[in-house]
Amino acid sequence: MEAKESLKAHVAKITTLTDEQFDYFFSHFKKKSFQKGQAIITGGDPVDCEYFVISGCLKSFFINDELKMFILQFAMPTWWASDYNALYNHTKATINVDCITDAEVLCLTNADREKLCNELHNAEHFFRWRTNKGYVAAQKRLLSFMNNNVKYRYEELLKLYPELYNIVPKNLIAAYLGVSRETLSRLYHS
Amino acid sequence: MEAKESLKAHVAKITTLTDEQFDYFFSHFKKKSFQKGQAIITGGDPVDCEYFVISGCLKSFFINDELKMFILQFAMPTWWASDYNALYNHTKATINVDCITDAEVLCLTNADREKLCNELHNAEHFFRWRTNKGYVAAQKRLLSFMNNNVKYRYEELLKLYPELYNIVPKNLIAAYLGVSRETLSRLYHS
DNA sequence: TTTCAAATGTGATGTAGGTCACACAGGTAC
DNA sequence: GTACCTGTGTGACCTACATCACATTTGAAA
Repeated sequence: MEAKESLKAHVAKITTLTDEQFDYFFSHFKKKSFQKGQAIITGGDPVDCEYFVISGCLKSFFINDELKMFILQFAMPTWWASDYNALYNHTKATINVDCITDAEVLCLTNADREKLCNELHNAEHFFRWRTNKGYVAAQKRLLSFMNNNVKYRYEELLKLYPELYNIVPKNLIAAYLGVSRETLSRLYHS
Repeated sequence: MEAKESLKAHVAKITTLTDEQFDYFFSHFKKKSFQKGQAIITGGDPVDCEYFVISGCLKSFFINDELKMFILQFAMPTWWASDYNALYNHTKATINVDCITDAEVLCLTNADREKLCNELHNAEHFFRWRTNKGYVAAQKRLLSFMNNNVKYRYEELLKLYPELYNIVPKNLIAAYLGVSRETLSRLYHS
């Protein structure tokens, strides 16, 4: 089964679970399929899962009062997505997650993650490591935001994730870079 | 002993350690004192500790090619600071940490943190939780950067950390907000 | 008390990127 | 086919903030 193998390989990069342990770990995940454009987490709703991407591409984003969209993250296969603030603090979502393409994900509830972390020391280790990576990446992006202009950030993004260029429309790239689609367009024409 | 009590109270918010466990945990920390202006982590050097602040105020910051400074974080008592990217990946520091005021800190090496996480499941839980908080905060700040103007971000900062107003000079506040000190000055005069 | 450096205020001017408006191309539904 | 919607390019103009230059305040050192 493809989903199980994908998660297993992902976890194995960080920690070692026996087959029985991994089967138990995996039994807490629920596979779901979504279509292009479908919402997974909607602002204002309660959030109780995080999502491990098996196939397709998600985006997590914020919409401000003027309905302008800001993209926090694109999530490709083996990436995780959720509104972590809402998930950990049991508040309503302020972040949305939806599908840029058709997608398959594995859902893990907050309660099950905490249960797994409690029962399996290695699971806790895995999730600590994963959040570390996210934290370091978020800090890097913040620095790039302060330090670099749009052109640099655009090239940095494409160098890091070349696959995005083909999958993601330019207006979403612009929303990730925190720039207007017009300005982004003018970067590589005119 | 004040440092020990401070760390104990901090850890107790998240997890429960017996007195013996905490004593063992604490035995891996080394207390150090620094003076105002003194460097704790210097760009280019290897990084092997993270720092828990007992008293005083630190800043972690990045200096770009044009010698412009960007502040990632102010660290007040009970906050943690390091160059986490360098610390986890065993690379040279790209982030600096120094003292805005005289400061006392508890140092924990990367190796000792990993050892503690390995030996005490609760320690791993604590550090997972701590990084979660940092991750969520970094994402929030990123969103605020994309969404809000300088004036809003300045007021947001002072509302969240009013003590900074008295301790930290305005040019450092500006470096945190990612704005020139002149622009910051013009916000609340003229 | 004088001296000096760090921190701060403020004017003049430059510029990256935003906003608005409109055009056009390529799919998809009917 | 026609109609429509999403994505994209581009000109004209606007605005927030940067940069440079210089003045002023403040506080610590000598």
